[in-house]
Amino acid sequence: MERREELIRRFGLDELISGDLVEALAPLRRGPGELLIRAGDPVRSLYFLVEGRVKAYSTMENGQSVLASFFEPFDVLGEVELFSAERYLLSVEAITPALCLLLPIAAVRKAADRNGRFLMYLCGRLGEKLADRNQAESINLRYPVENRLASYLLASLDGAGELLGTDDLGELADFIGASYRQLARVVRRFRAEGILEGTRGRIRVLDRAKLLPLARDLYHRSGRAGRPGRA
Amino acid sequence: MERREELIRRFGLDELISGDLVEALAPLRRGPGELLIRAGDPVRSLYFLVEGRVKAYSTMENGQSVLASFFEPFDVLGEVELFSAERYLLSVEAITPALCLLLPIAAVRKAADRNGRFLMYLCGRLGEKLADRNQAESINLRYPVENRLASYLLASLDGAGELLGTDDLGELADFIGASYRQLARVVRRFRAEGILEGTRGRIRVLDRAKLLPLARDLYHRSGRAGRPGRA
DNA sequence: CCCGCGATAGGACATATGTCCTATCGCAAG
DNA sequence: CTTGCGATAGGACATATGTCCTATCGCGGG
Repeated sequence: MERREELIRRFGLDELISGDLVEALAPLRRGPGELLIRAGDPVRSLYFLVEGRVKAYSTMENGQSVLASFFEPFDVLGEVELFSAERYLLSVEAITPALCLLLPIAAVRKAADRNGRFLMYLCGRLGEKLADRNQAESINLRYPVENRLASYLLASLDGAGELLGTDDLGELADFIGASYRQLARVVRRFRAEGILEGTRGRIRVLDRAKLLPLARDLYHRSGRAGRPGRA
Repeated sequence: MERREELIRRFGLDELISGDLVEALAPLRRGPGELLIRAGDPVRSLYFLVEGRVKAYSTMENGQSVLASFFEPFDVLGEVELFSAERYLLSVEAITPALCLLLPIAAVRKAADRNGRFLMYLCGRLGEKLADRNQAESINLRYPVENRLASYLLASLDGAGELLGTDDLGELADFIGASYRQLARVVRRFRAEGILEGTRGRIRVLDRAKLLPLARDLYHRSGRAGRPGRA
């Protein structure tokens, strides 16, 4: 179990933020299914995600949950609302055991003029997320489910063939904005064509190459946010 | 025709950015249909939109244009790519005669530590835009065209009943991600029901109240960006 | 082993939607 | 006034999609 200081050094936070902000960093752990951020709570902190995978989502007026994004380390959470809202707009829930380092916004405001580099980093990360959102939306609004699924799969595969996001059909349908039924039809076809493996349940990619012609304007994973302290 | 200095004072730019950055501001005018930013060009400047209305769009691999947003003063353009990309990702085109004040990114980087307030403002604006995007997408992905149209109309109406975005059916279909044909069906119905006026061509809202029950989780206009210099 | 129950998939049907084509409108030029 | 042409709308048809229900699977407990 890594200590706070080691995490700070590993992710270069000591080079990204001024010393007083480093002092203000506080760890927060959550288990799978537990909330890190609850939509509606007052905006108090910025979260640096240093361990685990999490998902961000909102809830619509009809109670339906709307998955916005999946994140893994190193990334920032709660930065959307940091200087633009009084309450968090999205909830963030741990998928796997998660560890964050929390930075109080009051401290950020006070030390703004000593943290130009950090604020530029935040702007950059927000810009990347906005660009990703634009890109994903342009696909999801214009292409049928098979293309959306193919794009999502290609964008989400890590080196080991695991999916960064979700491999659960229900969640995936929610994420790409389709019904479970329609997604199931496409998945069935992909399985029959040897693109996905198995016959039932969670998704696993079998033949990545067959996805390429189906994917349109690939989702860009703007890479992991990288080691912010090492520009 | 307002002078540069008057515009700077009017929008409080002198209170938002340090004096050296104020000195670096350069005006840029464009007529309707002319590009302010071309996707693919190197990221050189941040644009403050102080006059006119503009639209931002990308082009997909199939050549189709994808409208991302409409903007009016006071707002910033090109901030998405500012610290996250080398080339502009979206083109920005004037809808009406437009005037911007340009701020070179090199100057911003150099003066970052004297401009904490400005960088926080940028983060805030990016956060608002990202939140808007999330919101709009959650609707457009889950509701049929009639709800999308109603939401768009409500979010885009200004005090005088004009639409901030577009009143052109073709552009609107593109923006909400539907075919012209399907949009035309819905528009025809809205006209028959007295929600929209006229029988043909550009859209004009007749009965705002009838739109309310059709709109779902209204698009949030995060307000105009406001007068950044006056916090 | 058997049973029950939740998770998952597939059937049946209706409708929203897009493609492609034809019809109509409105404006400008002769 | 008439004609031509681009802009706009509507018809016909196919299909992608969602809703709702039934069937099947797999796991855990008795």
